[in-house]
Amino acid sequence: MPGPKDLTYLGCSIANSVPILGDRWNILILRDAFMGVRRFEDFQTDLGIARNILSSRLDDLVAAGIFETREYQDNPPRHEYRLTEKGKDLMDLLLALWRWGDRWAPPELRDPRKLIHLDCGHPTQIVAACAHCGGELKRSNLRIEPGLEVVEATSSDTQVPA
Amino acid sequence: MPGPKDLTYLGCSIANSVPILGDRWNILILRDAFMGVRRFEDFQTDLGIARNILSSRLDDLVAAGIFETREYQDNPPRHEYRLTEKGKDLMDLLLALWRWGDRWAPPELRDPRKLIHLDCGHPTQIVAACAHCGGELKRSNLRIEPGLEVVEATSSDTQVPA
DNA sequence: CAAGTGGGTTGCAATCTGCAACGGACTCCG
DNA sequence: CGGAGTCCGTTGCAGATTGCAACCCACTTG
Repeated sequence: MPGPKDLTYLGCSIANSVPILGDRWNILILRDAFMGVRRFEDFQTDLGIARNILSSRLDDLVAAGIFETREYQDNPPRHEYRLTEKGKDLMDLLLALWRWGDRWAPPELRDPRKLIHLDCGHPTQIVAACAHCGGELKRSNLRIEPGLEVVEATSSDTQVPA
Repeated sequence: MPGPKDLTYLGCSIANSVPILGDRWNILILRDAFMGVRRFEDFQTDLGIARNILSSRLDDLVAAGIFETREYQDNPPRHEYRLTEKGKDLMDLLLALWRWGDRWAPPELRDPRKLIHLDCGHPTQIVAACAHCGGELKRSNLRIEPGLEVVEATSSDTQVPA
């Protein structure tokens, strides 16, 4: 039985989000949604996604509670897809994706657009901060409890069979 | 010619990262990598991923510069997959994914493990901060230049045909 | 020498993707 | 009024991708 596999056995919040967020089109659809796109036709022409796939992905996103549909016209019933709170909460993730892509992509592929932080007026990028103390979160100051360092202490770096 | 489509035409850093990061297995492999997993066999048994798929994904991640291989044994040549700087830089993204999954998943699916910020000693989650001023990044204080608000001004909320 | 470990590759069947065409229900325009 | 256009899908089909299991190779261990 090929086709996407059920991953709940992994018992991890990342694994739980993966069925929705580990999909190229869903990510791009969300990017568009954050840019203000809301209608089927607009997603389709902007992304160049096949209509059947778009239809299926939008259904998935609605089922996942990330989008909700809202009627904007009665006569031929038309609705648009809007981000729910759960969906809006994905912004951090999109920003992180943007920052990473921007930092590591070859210059000619970089997005010329800038992200402006209106509070300070400067172009910005996301930095991971601690929800408790506001300090930066780095590989070196994080631990997963119980056990397991997020980053290994590179203990085996010199492990050449002696 | 079905199969993944080239998305570079979208000219966006998110779109550029999507071929690699918009894949369920790649995300899970990275999660494991941040937990310290480095070897083929360990990824395979931990994730339950098919061996051919794992092989192909690891190759992709190496080609993308996220992993690098390092020999740890000569005789039957054996190597492990280690995160490069580019790979390590994905931590924010994984943390954002974790936070989102944790916040919105039904309680019984939540990951019981906690993330500890060693600098302050408290369990934490990621918060998006401005790289320039350190203030929190929210939908309401961001703009994409040129044009386009990240968040719509909900101008059409009351747009009932009059 | 048989079994085990580590890291893959190969084959096959079941899905999933992408494309293009078709559909329905209006609205707009000449 | 007829034809074109808009919006949102659904349906068919060929080709790609998955998942599974089996196989292979090169040691190492008992």
